Order: sequence, then C-alpha cells, then structure tokens
Amino acid sequence: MPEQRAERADAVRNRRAVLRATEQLLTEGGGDHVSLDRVAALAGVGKGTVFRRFGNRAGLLQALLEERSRELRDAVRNGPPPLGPGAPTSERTLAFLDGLGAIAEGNATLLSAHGQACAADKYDDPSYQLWHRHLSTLFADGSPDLDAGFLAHAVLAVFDGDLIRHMTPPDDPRRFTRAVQQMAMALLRRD
Amino acid sequence: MPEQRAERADAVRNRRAVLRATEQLLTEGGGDHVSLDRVAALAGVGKGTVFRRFGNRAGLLQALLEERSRELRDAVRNGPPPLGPGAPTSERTLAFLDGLGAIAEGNATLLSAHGQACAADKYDDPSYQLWHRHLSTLFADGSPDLDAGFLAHAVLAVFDGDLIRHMTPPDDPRRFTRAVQQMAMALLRRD
DNA sequence: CATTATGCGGACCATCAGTCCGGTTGATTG
DNA sequence: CAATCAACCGGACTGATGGTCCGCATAATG
Repeated sequence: MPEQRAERADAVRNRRAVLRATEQLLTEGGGDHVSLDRVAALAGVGKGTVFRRFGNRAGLLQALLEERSRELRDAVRNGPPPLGPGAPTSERTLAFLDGLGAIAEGNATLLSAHGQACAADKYDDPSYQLWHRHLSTLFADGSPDLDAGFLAHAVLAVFDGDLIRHMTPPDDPRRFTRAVQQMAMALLRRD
Repeated sequence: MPEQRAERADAVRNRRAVLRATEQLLTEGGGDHVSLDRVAALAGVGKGTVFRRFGNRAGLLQALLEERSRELRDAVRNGPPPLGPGAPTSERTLAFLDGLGAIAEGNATLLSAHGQACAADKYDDPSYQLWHRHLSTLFADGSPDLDAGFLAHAVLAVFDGDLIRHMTPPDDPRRFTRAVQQMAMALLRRD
C-alpha cells in the first residue's frame, strides 16, 4: 500500500505555522490563553485550517505533545540501553522516567492544557497508551504480584501539569522527576 | 462573635434545589451535560441564584463533593479506629482508602466534572488539602525516607473519575479501591 | 495550459460561564 | 399587624469559545 497521497506544500507550511503559533501562545500566556481563534490569527491562517489539520483543540495539543516526545519514544523502542531494550528493569524504568519527567517539567503548561482539553478520551490517546504499555511491562516484570496495569496508570496520573508546577521550586527543577523515580522504585521492589 | 446572620429560608430551599438538580443532571447525562443554565432551569431557579450561592461552576461541584464526603471527613477526624486516630498506620491507611475509594467509585462522573472545572486551583481546594495532609502524615509515619508529600499527591492523583470508569468492570465495582490499597501498602512497606 | 481534488478562509452558529440590576420577599421591629 | 429594609431572586445580557460550512483559491499532474 503506497502512502495515501503526499500532503500539499501549503498544507505542510500551515501545519508548521499553527504548531509554532500554539507553542508561542502557550509560553506567553497560560494554557487557557490558547484559543483556536488566536492560534489561527497568530499563524496567519484561517480557523478552518486549524480544525482540518488537527480535528479539535485536543488534537492540536496532542500533536504538539507528540512532537516533543517523539525522540523519547524512538529511544525507548529502538535506542540503546538503558532507555531501549536490554537493561535490567529498574534501570530501564529509571531512565524512562528521567526522560518523561524532563519532557513534563519542560512542558507543564502544555500538559495542563492537554489534560483539560482531553476530557474523557485521555486514555485512548495513542501516546498515553504507548507509555502505559511500556510501564505496564516494566512493572509486570518487576512486581509480578501487583496490578501492573493499574500501577502504570498511577505513575502516569502524576504527570499533571498543575501538580508539576505546584511542586517544582525554582531552585530545584528536577524535584518532580526524582520523586517519581523514587516512587517507582518503591513499587518495583520485589516482595 | 455570633454567626454572621442566619440564612434566609428561601435561600436554604434554593440551595438544596440546586444541589439536587445538579446531581440529577449528573446521573442523567455525562459531566458536560451539567451546564449552569440547565441546573438553574431544573432547580426552578434563576441563574444568578446559582452563582450567588456557589460562586462558579467549580464551587457548585465542590459543594456537592464535599456533601458526599463529609461523613468520611468526620470519621477520620473524630471517629473510632481504624478510620479515626489510634490504629496502626497501615490499617488506618487501608480504612481511609476504602472510604475514599467507595465515594469515588460511586461518584465518578462528579469527580470528572469537578476535575475539569477546577483547572489549576485544584490543589487549593480545602477538601483536597485535607486528604493530602492526612495521607502525608500516614506516609511520613510509615515510610520516613520517602517524599511523603509527593506520595500523597500521587495517591490522590489516581482518584480521577475517568480513570475509575475506565478500569471498573461491571462485575467488580471495587477493583479500583483494591488496587489503590495495594499500591499504598507497597509504598508503606518500610525499607 | 487545462483539469481536478485538496486545501483555504473567515463568516456563522450554538453554547456556556459569569455579570448586573430592577423588582421581590423573608425577617425584624415597634 | 403594618412597615421597613437588607437579603435575595430572576433572567436578560455579555463576551468568548469550540466547532461547522461552503464558495473560492491553488498546488499537483500530465
């Protein structure tokens, strides 16, 4: 099966412009400052364009989030250990949470906005499912007598933009990641 | 200082009507089915009344949630062990999570709606802070070398209406609570 | 250059949270 | 039982937003 049909050049250009505009608005004002009207205006594009490309608000933020985490995703899939396959469970978990934590800490407002936009379908988001599968596997491997699927949800639930902002002091930007790692290690400890 | 001034009779009546209307809409349709227009209409009350009583959407849902958890709150504060003070840490934790889990399982849609409405100020909600303090204390007591404050946030983060709906099969309504208890026990295990 | 389908823009719509103020009513006092 | 007045009420109104729609433009193709 060949690709559907190449994307038209202006479409590519516009998608980039929209994504850029979104991230700019996101860093300028809070997450609720990103209305789709504003995004379209700043991108120099019609509103319809934004919706055709991204479906809805949630899709737009999801796309941005995915762009930010693509590198981690590939590294987890095919990269060298400890992020990629091969390392012992606990080391792999630590490496993964280090990566995901860094992304989250650097994109707290985006995370908040995304969480707000995806009301109920958050658990159907392919990115979420990917992270969840990965963590589930790790937990199932490390703590076979616990509910690995639930633990994966629990660890991911903590990646909440507002919580991260709430508990990250200016002088210790990685406190959140360390805390998550510590928690995961406590859960991985074999009983 | 005497009480501010007794609430007028019609005010009391209206508050009740609004709360009832809210819970009815909540069970009928999803959480986004509860618009304040609809609440007011169903309660047979003007929209302004809803806002004067509850401030905003978040306040309304908060009030409903607080009503549902008042009993647990009192039992934790003054009740007999293991919910109230006196029992060993792990038993008290289990009892608390059993109570909170039951409330959450029975009010998943309310929880979702509330989470949606309280965007960033969720962590300032007095109810949240109460539960957080309680869990923090328990963790600090049981696992002094972990970040108790963070663990408390982590456990509470899991009380997400959508997650609960997502992982509660019809034939096992308490699966969520059990999983949370199990996780808490794993975190409490002294190292 | 002609043809076509893909993409574009922005007016338009429905909905919603929250405000405001003229009118109403419950409590209180003599 | 008036009479007074603050508390309260209702619902029209506002501003903003997410999302739709369709006639027009334009990139790709041969």
